[in-house]
This record gives sequence, structure tokens and C-alpha cells, in this order.
Amino acid sequence: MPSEPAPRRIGAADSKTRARLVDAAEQLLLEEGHAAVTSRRVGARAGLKPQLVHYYFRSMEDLFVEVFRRRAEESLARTDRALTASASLRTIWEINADPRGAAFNVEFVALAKHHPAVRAEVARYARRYRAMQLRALSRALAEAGVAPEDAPPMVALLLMTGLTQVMALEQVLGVTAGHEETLVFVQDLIDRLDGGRRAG
Amino acid sequence: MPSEPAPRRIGAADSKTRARLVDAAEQLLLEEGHAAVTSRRVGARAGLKPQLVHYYFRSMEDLFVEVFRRRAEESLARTDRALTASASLRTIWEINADPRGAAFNVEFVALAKHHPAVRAEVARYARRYRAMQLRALSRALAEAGVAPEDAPPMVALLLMTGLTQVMALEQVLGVTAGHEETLVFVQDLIDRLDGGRRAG
DNA sequence: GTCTATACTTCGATAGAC
DNA sequence: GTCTATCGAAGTATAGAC
Repeated sequence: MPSEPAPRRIGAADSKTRARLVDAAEQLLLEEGHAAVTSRRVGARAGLKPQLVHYYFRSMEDLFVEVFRRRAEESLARTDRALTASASLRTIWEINADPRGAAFNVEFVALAKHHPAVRAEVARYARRYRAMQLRALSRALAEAGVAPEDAPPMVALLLMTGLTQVMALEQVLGVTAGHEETLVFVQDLIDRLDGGRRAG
Repeated sequence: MPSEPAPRRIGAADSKTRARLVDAAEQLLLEEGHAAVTSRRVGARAGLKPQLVHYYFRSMEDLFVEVFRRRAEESLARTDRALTASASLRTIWEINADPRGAAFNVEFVALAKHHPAVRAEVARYARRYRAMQLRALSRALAEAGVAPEDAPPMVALLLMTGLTQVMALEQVLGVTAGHEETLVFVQDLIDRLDGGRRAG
């Protein structure tokens, strides 16, 4: 049987040096975009030799996946805590409207289009996040007395997600016409629903 | 006075060769993402020497701007034609739901984050497109008998834009849970509004 | 007005030293 | 288990020939 072409050795996953490289990659990704995340620049940012990137990660794609995974897990945990503390419509909206992570999304969606490993990881996270929010929103809408026929939780969730994402994205471009008006409208709606429970 | 540092000569804007380079760049952008749009690869795709890219464009960023501008103008013209022919809610929705261009958006938003010239061009287009749609949607909602207090046109437009964008984006990831349900819901709503004009 | 020869930088990756 | 010396390929851009 044709043995594998001698895989090169990869550093331990719990290495301190490895964590520093992931930190550096994350910073570069946020500040300058994924095109700036090269082994040389990551090494320089971490104060380490660039070759170490290739020692700890089989490829640059692997490094991207690791950066994403770390942030995604943290984000899921934070959202879970917030929803456990309070599952009101207001809380769910605020979690969605939080612009942190919007810059990340832009970079990782672009990466996902052409890197299968990144795409798989982003998709996995998107599904978990969606399911978590859907559970909370279903309950919150029911408690607010909104009938599922009038506003199916999944439809409401996609509308909310889309709205916050498009506004975060336009913020980057400096296009903010209508944002304030829309935020006021949505928050009024939520106040009415959250306040007047079982009122319709 | 310190004269400019000798700008190098740039090819004519109406050159046939130049158009071929823009075509090649557009193809590469769609197929493999903006990271694949390098002078070498654009040249190869066009069947030309890579140096020609630098003859016709002062920088790679200029090439990106040109690719974007060409598509954006075409898209604006197409939308304008569609809205002139029919300004119903259904038409406006269908224009938005058209997934063509979604792949482009992902690439150019990522580029815009770190290339000022691209950002300015994308923002300019976004504003024009938004204004064009807002005019049409305001009229369509009024004709359907929807009061601006119940559904302000700007709010409705941002919701619609966000919804179609987030679905197009998730399509790329292979995450389509809830999409069908949401499409049916929206289309039912539109049918009711477009059909029962002045019904409320 | 058009194109090419060439310079110089940076890239990802690996083989082998400690 | 950790790190470095080094490679070949690919990147942008310009000066100068036609």
C-alpha cells in the first residue's frame, strides 16, 4: 500500500506559543482583513519567527479555522449566558444588534466562499447559533402573546438577523440613512410587545 | 516647488485590451474570490502579459474599482428598467430576492473594509440604489393602502434588504433552515397587499 | 499609444538542526 | 517537543523599448 507522503510534524495544541500566534492572527484579521494574515506578518506581530506558523498549523487555512473556532465558541457561550439570564424580546434584540463580531463575519464569509474547511466551521456555528436563538425567540414571542401564525419565530428571527447584519455592514461603508428611524421603530415595537404581555 | 515624482503613463480608458483585463478580473473575482485577482492571474486569464495590468491600472485597487463600477452601473440600469415597467410590491421584492450579485457583494464589502477607493465607490452605489428603491417602495406601499405609521417605507426596505442578503449569504454556507418557510410567508403577505389594494 | 524586460518584495511550505 | 535555514513560486510595480 502506498504510504502517505511523510506528513510533517505539528506542534502541540496546548502550546503557549501557538496561542500567541492565534492572538496575533486575530488582531491582524480585525485590523487589516484576512489578506493581511500571512505567516510573516503573524510571526512579526507575535514577536516570533514566521516559520513557527507552519510548525503549529498545517496550512494558513487551519490557522483561520482556529481563529474562527475560538471566537465562535466564546460568542456562543456569551449568548447562552445572556439568554439564560433574561429571555425577553429586548434581550434577544440587543444580542443581535451588538455590532461586535460584524467585522469578523465579513472576513469569514469571504474566506468561507473559497476555503472548504472554513466554510464547514462557519456553517456549523451558524446552525448552532440559529437554533439557540430560535428556542429563545419562540418562547419570548409566545409570552408576549404573539400568535405563531401572525409572526412565525423563524421568520421573525431571519428578519431580525438580516436587519442587524445589513445595518452593521452599511455602518462600515458610512451609509447610515434610515438606520436611526428603523432602530426607533423596532424598539418601540419590542417595548409594546414586552410590556403589554398577553395584550396582542 | 517640488514636482510630482514622475507619474508613470497609463493606457487609454477605451482600449480593447483594457476591457479584456476587466473581464478577466471579474471572472476571477466571481470564481475564486478577490484574493485570486492578481496581476499574474488576470493576465493569464485574459491571454495577455501580466504587466499590462499595471499599464492600464495604476494599482490593483484601481482595477477592483473599475470591475465594481461596471457591474454597479449595469445593475442600477437593470433595476431602473424593472421598476419603470412595474412598481408593484412583488416586482420590488423580486428585484431584491435576485441572488445575482450576492457573490459580488461579499467580495466587495470585504475589499471595501480596507481599500478606501473601493469603499467610496461601493458607498456611492449603495446610496443610489437605496434611494431608487425607496421611491418605488413608498409609492407601492401607499397604493397598497399601507399607512406610513404602520410600516414606514425605509423600515420596510431595510427589512427586505437584510432578509434577502442574509438568505443569499447563508445559501453560500449551505445553511438554509427556515428559508423556504420565510419565502412563503413574505410572498403571501405581498400577494395580500398587492391584491387587495386599499383593503388595509 | 502600446507593450516588455526586469527589479525587488513577500508568499507558503519543508527539511533538518537542536 | 521546539524551532530555524532555506527554497521555489508568486506578488506588485516601474523604466524603458517599440
